[in-house]
Amino acid sequence: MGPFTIQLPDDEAELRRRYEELKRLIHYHNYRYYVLNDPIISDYEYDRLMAELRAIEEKHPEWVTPDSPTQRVGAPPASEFRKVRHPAPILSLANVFDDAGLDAWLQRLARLDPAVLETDFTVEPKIDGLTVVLHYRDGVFVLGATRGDGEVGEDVTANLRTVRSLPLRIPTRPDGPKPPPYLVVRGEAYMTRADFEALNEQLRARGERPFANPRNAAAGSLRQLDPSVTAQRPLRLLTYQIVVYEGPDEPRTQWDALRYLEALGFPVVEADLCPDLDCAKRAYRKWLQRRPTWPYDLDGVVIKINDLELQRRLGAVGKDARGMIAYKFPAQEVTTTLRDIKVNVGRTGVLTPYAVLDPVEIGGVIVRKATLHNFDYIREKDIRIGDRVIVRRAGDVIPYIVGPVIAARTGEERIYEPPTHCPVCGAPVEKVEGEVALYCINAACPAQLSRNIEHFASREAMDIEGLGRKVAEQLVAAKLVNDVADLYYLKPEDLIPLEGFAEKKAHKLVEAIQASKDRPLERLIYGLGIRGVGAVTARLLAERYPDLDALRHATAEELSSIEGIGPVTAQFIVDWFRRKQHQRLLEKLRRAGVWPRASRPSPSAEDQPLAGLTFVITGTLPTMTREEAKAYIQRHGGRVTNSVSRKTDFLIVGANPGSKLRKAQTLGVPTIDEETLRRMVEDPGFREQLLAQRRRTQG
DNA sequence: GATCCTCGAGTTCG
DNA sequence: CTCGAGGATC
Repeated sequence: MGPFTIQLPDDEAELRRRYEELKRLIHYHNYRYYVLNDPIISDYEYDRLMAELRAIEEKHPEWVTPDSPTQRVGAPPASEFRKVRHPAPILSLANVFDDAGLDAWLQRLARLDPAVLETDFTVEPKIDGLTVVLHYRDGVFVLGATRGDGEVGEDVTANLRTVRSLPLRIPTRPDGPKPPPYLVVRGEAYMTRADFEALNEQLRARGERPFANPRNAAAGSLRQLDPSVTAQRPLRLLTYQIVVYEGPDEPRTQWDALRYLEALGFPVVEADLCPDLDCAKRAYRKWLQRRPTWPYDLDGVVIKINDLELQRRLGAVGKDARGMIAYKFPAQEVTTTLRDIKVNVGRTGVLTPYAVLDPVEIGGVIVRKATLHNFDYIREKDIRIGDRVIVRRAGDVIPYIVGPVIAARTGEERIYEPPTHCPVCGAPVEKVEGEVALYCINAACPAQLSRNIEHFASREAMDIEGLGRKVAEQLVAAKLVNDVADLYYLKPEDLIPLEGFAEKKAHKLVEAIQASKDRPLERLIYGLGIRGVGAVTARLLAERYPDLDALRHATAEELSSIEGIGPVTAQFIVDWFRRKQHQRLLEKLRRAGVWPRASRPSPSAEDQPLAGLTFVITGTLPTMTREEAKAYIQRHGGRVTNSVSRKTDFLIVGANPGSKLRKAQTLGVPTIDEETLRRMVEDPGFREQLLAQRRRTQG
């Protein structure tokens, strides 16, 4: 059995002793791994211990008890869940949505019992999962239930057993206190966003229906009739309340209760202890700030009267406990009505549908539009005009439509048909074989043209100040420009008839356009908007070809010999230059004096301080913008890319770093700050030292 | 042929 | 920021 050779002692008593020891050890290592995230043995050693335990249990099945680590999966599928009456009501919470509501709560309580003005508070994150109630007799997990209606829940013991961070026997830590004979703990079962995404990925791959959000996924997983299915689901647990404590030395405050649960080896929510409500409000804002990057969904914080006796005295209104309150975050997911589906035309002619919504507030901003990605997406999700739809905006993420609320259908909804003609120019629409996107085939489509001009003028390209989307659309609508070269022939008097343009603004724009004539070649190439050619590829081309004429005559074979350019991109480039329309465009640019020639890279590039090094930037740097930092690194011979990989040499970290920091840490990519970057450039000795250190740690 | 890496393109609100 | 696809590498 298994990849391990197991030697068991012959002596019966010795074997029994070893068996108990193994159970204890494995529970402890589970706790280190799943609760503390700090394992002290390797997975291999862990598997070995498990194998040894199984070997003993095979020999002595009569020794096996439900708290054995092997029993996390094992119970047969149930046909339905048994009902369980909770030993005490599992109360819900009243909500407040702002500081004023919170103050009002305390004032109400103060009238009932002035003692609340003397007490302190705990502030705990409110996890968006589902409540579970866990029963322990003499330290052994015997029963787990869902909340149900607060009086009666469902017995999901077998499923909860499969949750790795749930202690099957307490104390889990060797130095933990002895638990009372009977203990009931309240907690939250939940799923992290990353685990949820991975699970949905699996479900989709198997052709099963994915879950709408992590909470539904957690609930669906816990209510599986077959525990072996639950065992495959990445459920987690955090506890935050003692419901019943029968025994001596009962904790008297919420804070002590949390510390006690922690000592027993439960995963416990991270709480703050606050002397007053001002502190609680600060804690609320701390969690609000953490929320976007927190690994799992939070819907607010729970503020509790710390003194448990006082909490008990305050009692409940209906099903809401008086002595605690939920201070809710602005919702991240709401339902609204989808009024219409409209279509955008991109610079490359791609048609992208978006939803026009009844405006709703999500996460503190009003959302009116949401992208629908592509036409397949609308069909797959069966989104219809007039549907109630769930809109989600998590963190700083762009809002998107999760799906329709089928139950709210009235029959009035209309099925959406993808356009057969471009909504802007009316030209027929084309679907490229093997691609999802629909394209407008008209190269002269005004929407494509104005997006093209916008791109040409953008900061990364020709950097023309005052020429954004709106002005680009105006110029196209007034037929003042038919391609980007026409910009350079504009005179102030052409602009004055346009809405919003007077003498001064017209002059300024013309000046800004003229000033862009001497931008380097790579920016011009990028600005042309050749399919497949972004900033990086444009730079490669500008290094290889001295001007647009040379590039124009390049063959596909020649282009694809450049490192970083393959046959596909090479063909895109050749095709672009082959078009009559683009040849005329080039001629006009040349006549207007927009004809940069590549500045040959200095031959000493090899000796530059950052030669051969790749950097990634995350967060806000103290004295440089991201663009400046990028230019600074490139000026000194280094490369800057967007995503962290093993090939990244250094991650430059500023304030409020994003997910790249975590990626760098898992990959072992060294992180430095702006100051260190400057020293690397300015102080060769320091640089050598740093690089030598990096080589050593890479092993 | 498979896998990893990098680049391009599109996206929302204030 | 994220996804998809092109390109490089083994």
